[in-house]
Amino acid sequence: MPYPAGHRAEKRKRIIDSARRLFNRHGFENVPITQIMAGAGLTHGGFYAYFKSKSDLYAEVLNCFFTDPEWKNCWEGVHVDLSSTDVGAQVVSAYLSRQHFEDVENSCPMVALPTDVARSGVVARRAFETVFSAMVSVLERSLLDKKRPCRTTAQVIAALSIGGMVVARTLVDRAHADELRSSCLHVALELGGWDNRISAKKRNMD
Amino acid sequence: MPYPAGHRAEKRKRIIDSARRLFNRHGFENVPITQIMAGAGLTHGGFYAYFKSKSDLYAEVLNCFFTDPEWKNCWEGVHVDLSSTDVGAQVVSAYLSRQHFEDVENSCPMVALPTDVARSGVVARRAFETVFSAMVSVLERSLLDKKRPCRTTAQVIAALSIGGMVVARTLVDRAHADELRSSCLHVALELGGWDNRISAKKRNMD
DNA sequence: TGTACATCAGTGAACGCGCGTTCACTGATGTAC
DNA sequence: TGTACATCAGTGAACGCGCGTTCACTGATGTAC
Repeated sequence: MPYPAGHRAEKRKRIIDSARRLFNRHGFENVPITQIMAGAGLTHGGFYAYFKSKSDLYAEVLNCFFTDPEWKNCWEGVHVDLSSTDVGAQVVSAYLSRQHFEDVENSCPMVALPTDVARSGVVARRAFETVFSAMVSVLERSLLDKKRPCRTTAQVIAALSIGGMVVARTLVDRAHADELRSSCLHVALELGGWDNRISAKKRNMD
Repeated sequence: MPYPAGHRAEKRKRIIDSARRLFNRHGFENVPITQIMAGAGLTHGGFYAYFKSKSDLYAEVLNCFFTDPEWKNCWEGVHVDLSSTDVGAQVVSAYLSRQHFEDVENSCPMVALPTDVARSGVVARRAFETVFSAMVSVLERSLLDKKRPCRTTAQVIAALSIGGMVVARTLVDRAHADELRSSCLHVALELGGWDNRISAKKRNMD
């Protein structure tokens, strides 16, 4: 074996990382293989030694990102402690943060690519569905407001976080985008009962 | 003038309609001009007699759809009476309806193309922003629940409606998608105070 | 330690196809007489 | 009413480019001796 073990795996990871960043920025269809490989420090010819075809790479990127235990990839520097009691509040805050808003390359693909995924094959869509479900579960377990069925509330908070970011990223007016993020965050925290203990308790009583 | 007045305008409208349907289904980049023109009953060569370039067509389609007074285009058959007192409830119900979920071709572009628009030029993004603002205004004016600043609540309901549909359309499991739509609709109506008069009154009192 | 070798990661030229765009031409239309 | 004509909507061949994919080859690496 002429090359050290792990050499191949590491290059493969580099290609996937490069693809992820480029897909997040330009969508699935608008990124040439040459560019993906260049981002990994390689030339286009080598691509097919790693992947069967370009469309194979889509699902690979999604699966890789989604199964990666380090969710911190999502929002670099915004660490979420999954064992904390108010994970929900942390997840929502990180999701709707300015950092996540600005860092398109390292964005959560659910925000950067939902319509691309919707148009893709079942494999990509299933990957998306898995993460969405995971996000809902995490939120559901940490809900403080039990006014509604927890699963319902959790689904709404997830959809609101994703939708708020998707819309905010299309707006031209930066202040408008900030206002929208802030509104979504405010109400999401309120829906989860994480806004503050007083209002949470009050709501639980009626 | 060899052709009747309005002939050109009508053909132009046909091209835009064809483009809108195809864009909604496949995104901006994945639709060849040949296909757009075929959808309008023409051949590709004639395109440039109507539009300066393909990218010119994007903004045109968005603007055309968005400025069209007949919002019923959005959800064919789902009529919203803008003069009614509970417009908000009607808009949200129509937006999150099964009909809108299924009819991708005639979908609201805010649901079918938000990430495509986010990657586009300022013209397309401004068109999106205008409609989003319009939607927020309509919702805001018909809010019954004044617990929060109305604009905040209206923004959240809009983001939730769009986000809920965007995510629902990517899910593979149909029942899961239905559940999500239902959750979003339920909470959106609740946030607006349109769920029922009793709970609306109750919430206004505290 | 040094040299020859087998392996395979990576290169870049080449192919074919599809698409955006152009343009010379066709033919349908309303008008003038 | 009928015919010649000017106008211009629409056609389809052609061009050039970019991209996905293939493949013969190069050269870097660890191993055997």
